[in-house]
Amino acid sequence: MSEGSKPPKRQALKAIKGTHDILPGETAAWHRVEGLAREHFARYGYREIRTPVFEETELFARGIGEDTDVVSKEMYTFGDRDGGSLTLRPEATAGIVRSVIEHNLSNVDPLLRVWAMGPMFRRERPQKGRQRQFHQVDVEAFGVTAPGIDAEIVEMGFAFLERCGLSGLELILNSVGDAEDRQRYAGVLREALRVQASALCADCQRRTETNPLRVLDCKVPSCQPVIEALPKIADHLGADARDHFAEVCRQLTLLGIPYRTSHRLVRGLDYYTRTTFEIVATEGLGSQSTVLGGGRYDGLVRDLGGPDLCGIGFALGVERLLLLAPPAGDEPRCDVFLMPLAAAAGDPALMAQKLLRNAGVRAVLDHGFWRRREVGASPAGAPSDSAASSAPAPVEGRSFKSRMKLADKLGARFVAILGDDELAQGAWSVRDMKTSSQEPVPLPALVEHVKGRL
RNA sequence: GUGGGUGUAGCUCAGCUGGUUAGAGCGCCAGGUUGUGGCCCUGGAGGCCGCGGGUUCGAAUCCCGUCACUCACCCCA
Repeated sequence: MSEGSKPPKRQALKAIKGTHDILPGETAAWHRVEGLAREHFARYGYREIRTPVFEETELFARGIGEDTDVVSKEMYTFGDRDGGSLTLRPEATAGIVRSVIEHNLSNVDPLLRVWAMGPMFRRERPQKGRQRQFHQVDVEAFGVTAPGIDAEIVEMGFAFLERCGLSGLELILNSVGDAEDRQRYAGVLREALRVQASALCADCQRRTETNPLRVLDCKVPSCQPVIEALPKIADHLGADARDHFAEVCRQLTLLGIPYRTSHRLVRGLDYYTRTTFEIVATEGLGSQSTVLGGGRYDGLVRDLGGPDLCGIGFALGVERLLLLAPPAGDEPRCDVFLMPLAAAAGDPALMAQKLLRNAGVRAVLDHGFWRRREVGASPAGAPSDSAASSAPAPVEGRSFKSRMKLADKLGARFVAILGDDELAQGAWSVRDMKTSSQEPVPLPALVEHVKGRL
């Protein structure tokens, strides 16, 4: 044995930083959320739309805003072979709006209401409730200027989270006004901030010039007194926007949805107008407390080259939702575990499996009866002299007892046994794993027997 | 991009101020007589103690570096 002959250790392959596998034991929780979304949004007349995960970079740059953090430093952008610039979507709305314009959907469907679900990509430093690939459920409604649609969307989102089993939620509302209001207020704010620049943190001093609204979001303690004393956007809204917001609030109250308003709720994407909202969890998400956020975007469709079509929507983070949702128990994977014991039982079991599946029964055939040709093929547990023997023993050649354990592990309700005795009798021994009772069932009657009992 | 924390078995973690063959629980495998799961008992497999260097007679343990993960800032779902 030469000392230096160790194989060079390779860097193990692993998922990209900030991405995660959703393992078989976890998918049940996702299915639950997805199923609830489908069902819940359908109640409100929303249909699913699916758009590509990548788009031309320009779409996001124009839609979300060049100066936003998302666009300026968080996008996964890459060159296409023909020289174009593509970007993995960092959020859903831009792509959906592009699709609406491209296919003229608002014309086809005056009540255009859609929802979507899928992965989004942002190159941020991962932490609790924040990943580089994460999933959002997204909802958009187009073409209704009335405040009622704002209330509907907010109520729909809130109710959805409740149906997912979340509690301890807080709904926060604000209005950032129409584009002109926002513009004007930003100017007012900038003036006020410049006067007090020395009292602000470095970030806020920068934001004073780049995006003064963001100062309102600052969490640095020393900035708080200044922020509290700043002029409020509520005092700078146009009459229409003010009335609109008041009506949204009135309807939510009428619907019994608890909320609070915050003049400091400023969303980070440039396209928002009038109503903005956020649902935060009071605990369980670390510092990432926002589960759902959204707002109205009355100028976006036009800005992206479409008709002057208003819109409103929200996005909710599925991973964050799952962090807050009660754990989902794992679902049983099998109704009937077919266990042929003799070689002659293999074919009947194979046929039975097919019939069961055709009848909608989840059937798993145990291959434990299969014998390899080699004599004395090393049974499970025997040490192998191969260095790389970390793979588990194959299921073939396991004991009867061990195979029963497999059936139990699968959560099988019934185990159908076919050995020499059963073959002679022409009947399965069907064990009900729940009651631990066992009875003979004639070969052709298996499907009927289990179907009647599931 | 900037800080803090943590890297030991598939998972969750012990391992005190350096001292023999590195441990537990869970999980996995096998047994507890013939063909019967869960509960219990017994046994077993499985670790370059993240990686590299240094100090030392001796390092999982101390020091430096590096990488990874994680939490937080920024920002957002």
